[in-house]
Amino acid sequence: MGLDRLAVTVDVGIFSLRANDLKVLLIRRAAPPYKGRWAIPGGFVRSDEALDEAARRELAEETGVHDVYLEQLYTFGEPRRDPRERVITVTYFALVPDNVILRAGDDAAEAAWHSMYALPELAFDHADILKYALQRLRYKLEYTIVGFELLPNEFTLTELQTAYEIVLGEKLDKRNFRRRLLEAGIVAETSKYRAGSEKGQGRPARLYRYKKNAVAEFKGWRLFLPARQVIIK
Amino acid sequence: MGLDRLAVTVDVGIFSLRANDLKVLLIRRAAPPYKGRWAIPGGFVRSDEALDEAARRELAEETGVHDVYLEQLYTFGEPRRDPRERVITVTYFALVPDNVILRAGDDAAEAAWHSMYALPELAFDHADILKYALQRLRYKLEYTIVGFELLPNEFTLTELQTAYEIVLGEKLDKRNFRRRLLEAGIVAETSKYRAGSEKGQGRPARLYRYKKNAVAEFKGWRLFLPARQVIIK
DNA sequence: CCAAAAGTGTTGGTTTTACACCCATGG
DNA sequence: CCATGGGTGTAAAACCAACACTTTTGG
Repeated sequence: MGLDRLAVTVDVGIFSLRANDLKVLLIRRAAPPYKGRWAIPGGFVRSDEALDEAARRELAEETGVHDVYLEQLYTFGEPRRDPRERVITVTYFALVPDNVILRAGDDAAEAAWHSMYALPELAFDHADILKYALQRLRYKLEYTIVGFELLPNEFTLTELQTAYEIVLGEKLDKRNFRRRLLEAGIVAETSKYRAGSEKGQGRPARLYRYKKNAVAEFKGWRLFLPARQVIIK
Repeated sequence: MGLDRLAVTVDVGIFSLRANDLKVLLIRRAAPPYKGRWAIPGGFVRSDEALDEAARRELAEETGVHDVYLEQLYTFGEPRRDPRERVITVTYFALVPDNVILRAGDDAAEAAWHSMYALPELAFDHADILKYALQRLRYKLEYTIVGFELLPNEFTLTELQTAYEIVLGEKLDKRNFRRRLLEAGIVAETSKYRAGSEKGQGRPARLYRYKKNAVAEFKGWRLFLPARQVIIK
C-alpha cells in the first residue's frame, strides 16, 4: 500500500509565564539547516508511538515535566518547509508553570526561554507555528480555564489576573474579573494568605486554588474579555 | 535523518445539505480491511503535494468540485488505528452546495450521501472524525459565515435559516435571526424574488447574496445561538 | 377567498461595562 | 504614619430572548 512514506515530526510550542512575561522555550540549532537559529523543540515520531506521546516525549526531554497541559494545534506540511526533504509536522502547544526548570540539554543543545513578544528569527516555519499557537492560547483563555495551567496550585486572584493580562496583552478590570471568576464557581478560596506579594508590603492576598473537575455553567462564551472585532473570512 | 517514514493520508468529511438534512459523503470500501463498510474519502499524501492539495484532490475525485470551503480538522495517529500498518491521517472537512453531483466512481467505488444523523457503521476511526467535524462545523456556524458555503450564491433568508437549523439541530427564532443577520451587514439583498418556495404557494421571498470579503463587526461571539452550558475540563 | 410562506417591532430581563474608595499589612 | 497592594458595589448602557400579526402570492 504505502507508496510514499513521509517523515513525520512533532514540534511543540512550550509556554510559561516568567518575569511578568509570556515566554516560549527555544532551542538553538546545532546543525544545518538553519544552524545557529532558534527553533521550537521537536523530533521524529517513532513508528510505534502515538502523536501525543511523541509530543510528551519532546516536552519531557526539555523540561522533565510530564503532566502538563498539551494540545494539538495544526499540521503543517508544505513540501518545501524543510529544505532537506519533505517533512510533515504535527504541532502542539504546552503550558508549564513557572517553577519548571530546564533540563541540561541531553544533546548539548542550548535551550532558553524567550519572550513571545520579542522573538528572534526562527528556523523553518516555526514563527508561523508560534503565531498560531498564541492565537489559540488567547482564544482558549477566553472560554476555558487553561489559564490555571500557567500557575502553581495555589495563587492569588491578582496573580491569575496578571497571567491573563500578560497572555492577552491587555488590561482587565479587577472588579469585573473577580466577580466573573467567583460567579463561575471555578475557584475555591483556601484559608491561607500570602504576604507582601512580591517586592514589598501591602495587604496579604488570599490564596485560591481552582476546583479540579469543576463544571461551570457560563451564560455566554466570553469569560473575561470585552467584545472585540471579528474579521470575517 | 528520517529513520522512520510513515504512511500519511488525508481523509475528508464532505458535508452538504440535501433533502432538508445534513448529509455526509461516504464510500463503500471495496477491499479489506473493513471491506464493505462505509468510510469517508481519503488517500495517501503524495511526496510532492501539500496537505491541502491532497485534500482538494480527494474532494475533486469524488465530487468534481474545486472551489469549496475546506478546513483542516485534526490529525489522528494512534498506532493501531489502521490494522494493517501505522497510518497517520490529517483530516479535513469540506462544505459543498446541494447542486454538486457525485462523479461516477473512478475506481468503481460506491459513493453516496448519508444523513449525518443516521450514520451506518464506519470503517477505522471515521465515526470519531465525523463527530469531531460536526462539532467544529456547529461551532464555526456560531461565529463565522461558513453557513453560506452550504447554499448557492443566491438564497432566501428562510433557506439560510433552515440551513442553520439543520446543522445545529435546533429551531431558531425567525425575527431574531433576520435582525442579527441584517445588522451584521453580511448579506445584501438583490432585486430578485423566488416564488412558491418549494411545494406550493406563498408569498415570494426576496433573494439575498452574501457580501464576499465583507468585514462584519460583531458585538460578541454568539451570532445566532442562545446561551448554552459549557462543560469545563 | 383560502392556504401558504414572507416579512416585520416591542418589551422585559440579563449581562456587561465603567468607575473609586476603604482595608490590612510591613517598614 | 505612609506606602503598597488587596478587596469591594452600583448604575447606565447594551444586548438578548420571547413573542403574534399583517402581507403577498397561487390556486
